Amino acid sequence: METVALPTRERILQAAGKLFYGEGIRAVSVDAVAEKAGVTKRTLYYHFRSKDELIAAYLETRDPPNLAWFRRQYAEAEGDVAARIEAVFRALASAAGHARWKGCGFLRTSVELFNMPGHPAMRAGRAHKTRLEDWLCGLFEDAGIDSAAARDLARQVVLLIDGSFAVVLLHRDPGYMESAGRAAGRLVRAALDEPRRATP
Amino acid sequence: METVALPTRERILQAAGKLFYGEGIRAVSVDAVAEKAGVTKRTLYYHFRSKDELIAAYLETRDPPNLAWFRRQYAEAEGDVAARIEAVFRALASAAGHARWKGCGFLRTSVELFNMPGHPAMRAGRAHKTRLEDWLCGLFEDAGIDSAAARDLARQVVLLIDGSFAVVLLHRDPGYMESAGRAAGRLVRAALDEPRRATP
DNA sequence: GAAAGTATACTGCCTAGTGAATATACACCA
DNA sequence: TGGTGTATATTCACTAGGCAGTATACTTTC
Repeated sequence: METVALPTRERILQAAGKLFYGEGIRAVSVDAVAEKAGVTKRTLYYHFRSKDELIAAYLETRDPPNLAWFRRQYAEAEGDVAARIEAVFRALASAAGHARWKGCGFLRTSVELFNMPGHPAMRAGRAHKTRLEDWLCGLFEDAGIDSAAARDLARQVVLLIDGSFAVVLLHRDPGYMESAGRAAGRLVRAALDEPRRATP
Repeated sequence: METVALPTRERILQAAGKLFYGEGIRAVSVDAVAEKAGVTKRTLYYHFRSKDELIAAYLETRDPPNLAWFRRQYAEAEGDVAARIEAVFRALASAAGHARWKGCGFLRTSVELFNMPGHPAMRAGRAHKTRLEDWLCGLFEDAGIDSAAARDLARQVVLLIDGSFAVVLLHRDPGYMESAGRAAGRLVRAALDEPRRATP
């Protein structure tokens, strides 16, 4: 399981990722990260200037695989855009059912640091969510929805996704994600139907 | 401004509320709350057994006024259920525009304590969100939507509300709440139209 | 021998929570 | 009226431990 050959920096980052995601930014001390990485604290501070820098690096590491997960769920689903979006929510619900699932690391970090809007981790969080929104927006435009409506719809789907993360983290009931999926499917279908009325 | 006559316990609770909401649970020390309340830490510990108890008490205090705020926005709006729900989101957007707005205290606290599901503050958070959902559900049932659909719809609106809280706290752009309001309005209207098809 | 990387041991500060003593208020009784 | 007991409410000074971050010295590798 433990790939011993990993360079120190990566090992620290991996340990930080597991602990920060599993227990929260503020709840995890630098000492704990160093210990989990099998490294002394001084070594950690050789590779990262501060805890804040480590937090930001952790989030930046997580951005590409997270987006790839969404893209994969969408690509592997079948049917039209609406059906595929619904499938993404179903995949989300399934993931949320696992014990190790602890919501969205970006969202949770942004809540822990909400009073520091300039914090690099906040920037990373915003960038990630924006990329997700832009990807959805592109999807909807490709399906023939006009630019402004596609943007609005992408935002609504993001709201449902992030709402799911927050609500399911609180209630621990993935059923909310099914509700969110139905809502998203309905909204996408409504948007798909609209241009047909407008251009007969 | 400062009502000096307030009993000590209430003064502590008020100070805790301002600080916890404004800066976050973990970021605020018991000392800070005591100082803001004009009381020694030992006095605070006379009235509250622990910081955790104080946090829970703070959330329980906020539950009734918060629900009342939603009810008021809904009652003061005009039009059918869908239009009133949209008005609530508009009110939310307006509130989120103010500098002191820091998202939803219940949601933020639940994120800070997400790994302690049995924490009294978590229970208070769940109870609050459930009450909000039940209120919405009742509204939809009164409008003639059947019980199961009303429940699903209430959950979807809650998801949009909480999604708004999370996303706007991150991006600091209340425009997302307008998007959420449009989505909610659309979903409510669709649900209102459905029984007419089913019972002609 | 120089640079990169790691280890030990430490500083200074902040944190939640406590021990022991004191002040106030009010009830009961002579 | 005055004294005494008891519960409530408050203070000052303290403990014990966790935290981020650092000074310094050692080791490895090229």
